[in-house]
Amino acid sequence: MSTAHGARARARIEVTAAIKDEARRQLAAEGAARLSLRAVARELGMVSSALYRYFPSRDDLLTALIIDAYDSLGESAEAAHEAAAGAGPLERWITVCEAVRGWALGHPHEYALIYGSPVPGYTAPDTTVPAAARVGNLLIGILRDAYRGLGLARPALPADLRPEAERMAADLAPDLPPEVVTALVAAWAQLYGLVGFELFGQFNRVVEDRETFFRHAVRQLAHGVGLVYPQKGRAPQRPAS
Amino acid sequence: MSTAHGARARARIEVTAAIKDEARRQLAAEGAARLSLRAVARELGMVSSALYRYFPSRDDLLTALIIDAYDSLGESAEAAHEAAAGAGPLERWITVCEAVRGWALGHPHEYALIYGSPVPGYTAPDTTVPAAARVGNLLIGILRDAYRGLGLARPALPADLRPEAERMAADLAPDLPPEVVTALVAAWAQLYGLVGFELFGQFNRVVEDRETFFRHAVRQLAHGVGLVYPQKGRAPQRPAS
DNA sequence: ACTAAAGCAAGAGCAGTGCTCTGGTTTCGG
DNA sequence: CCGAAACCAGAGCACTGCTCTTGCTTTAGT
Repeated sequence: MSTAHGARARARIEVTAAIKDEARRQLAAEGAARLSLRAVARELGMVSSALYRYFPSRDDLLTALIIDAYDSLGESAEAAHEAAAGAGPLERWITVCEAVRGWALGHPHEYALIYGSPVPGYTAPDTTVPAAARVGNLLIGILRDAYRGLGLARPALPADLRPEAERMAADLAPDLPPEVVTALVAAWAQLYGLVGFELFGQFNRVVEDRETFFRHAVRQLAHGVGLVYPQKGRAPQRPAS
Repeated sequence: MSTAHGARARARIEVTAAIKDEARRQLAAEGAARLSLRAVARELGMVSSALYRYFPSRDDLLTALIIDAYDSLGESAEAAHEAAAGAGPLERWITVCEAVRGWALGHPHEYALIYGSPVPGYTAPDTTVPAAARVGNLLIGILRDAYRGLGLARPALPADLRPEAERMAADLAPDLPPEVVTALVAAWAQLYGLVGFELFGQFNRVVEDRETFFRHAVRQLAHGVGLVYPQKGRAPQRPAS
């Protein structure tokens, strides 16, 4: 409905893309805080006010970049997962986690944009939700495969957390045990803790061999959600409690 | 170096404190990005240029606030730990983690300042290191007690991570097993992943009962570093040294 | 095919920012 | 007691996000 709708419309999406491209370049080079509408316009040979015809405000531009970043990250993780399609759940889990880390190291400012401190006035609109969920869905899929096959242990779950666990499971993955979903949510947050600490410099002078460290940490994370070693379906090993 | 060195010197530290106070108020109210030197000066009844006699740049003011924030967090955690002095290591671990979360929820912008995305050009000077280490030292202390007292399980450690683990242990806690130190570093990062996700809105529409969820997650973290359930009874209180 | 509407770029301008420089005052140390 | 250092105020620079007005061009309805 929109492609051949006239030269005007085509120019609009072209200019919009050019703005986002230039903004992304500045974002990668300088960070979100130094992303300047005027500088983008200047680089594109237009005047700053003209830019407001495409993005009603700087925050809207940022929102567009946020969605793109989520999608870029999700795509990266999905590609890595695709490439490891034949492997077992544990290997795929690690692969996806490492893809997240790799993307973050390659796009630090974009990672900071989506998983760092939010800009003060700004609250992410619901538009970002589907893009943000892609990595989570990938991990859910891996656990689903493991659950359907063999060898997904049920992590411990205290009684007072059970109602919440069941609510989360119903929301996120009704076909998985609540214990697993709960552990997955925690592992998800913890994964980003690991990546964020490395990226934001908290590991400086603490962790040197970060690759190996990360690999070990996400393997432990996998254990936490019930993924056991890729042996043929060993029965659920020791429950942690 | 000199306290009674004159009225001028006293005035200086007074004004410096007033600037930091006002800046902290604005930080808490609006966030780091909206902290304005001019606004601080305006509120203090001085002119913006006068402020540069106390802080050479906005970033230096931020650095001061960062150190204060680390100290405030550390103090909070230490106070909570103190209050739970009689309890076993696992309980104290959970207490400290909950204190971190509580402080973060009470000071979201300051938390974002120290554990969120760093400001673009800015790199934290080494001055911040000791203040930043206080929570970590607390956790190390808890593990030390557990290790000296009733035993601490040794987490798994793959062979390829052993050199790095030994290096980290030598740096951070030479009296603890490398397996434990490695697991602690990971748990440390993961703790901040949990807190950050809740604080930065990533748990919106996902986790509802965050208190219970967090408590469970940090208990699992404690397991990961080798802390087992307390065999109620003697908490190893070593005589004051 | 012509006109009215809508989309567009440009420029000026507002209020705000971090930061610098200058000039005049106050305080302190030798 | 006098020079040096510290201090404050103000003007000013280069920048920011954003608005509003002014013309121009493309689109769309009759």
